[in-house]
Amino acid sequence: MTQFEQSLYNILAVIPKGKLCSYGQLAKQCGYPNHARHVGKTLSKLPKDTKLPWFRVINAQGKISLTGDSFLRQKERLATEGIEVNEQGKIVNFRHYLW
DNA sequence: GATGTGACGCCAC
DNA sequence: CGTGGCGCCACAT
Repeated sequence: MTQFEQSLYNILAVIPKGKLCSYGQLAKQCGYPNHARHVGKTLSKLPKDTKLPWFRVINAQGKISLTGDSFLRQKERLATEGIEVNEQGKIVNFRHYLW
């Protein structure tokens, strides 16, 4: 477990329900600016039964970066928190950024 | 080392 | 808006 991963999980765990944040913001919060890519890489390796709110992480364009089934799963998880996502993965009601 | 590949970001056009 | 280019970092070839 790297320091980066440790920090990432800690930050991610405190993102409140109904709030969002981008990969870049997360990396920065961890103290590792410019590591947005690594955030995605790390999240992709989380177990499917993780309790961490990985679905509250979107890209800097306010869209879901996943595709196929994963895309649909994240879309649904967000929907249950009152966050609407259109067919293109774009967040409709954009006012839930945490930072 | 060199190269290719991502759940990315930013700036220009 | 959509695209393209370049920067960035870890990891597998």
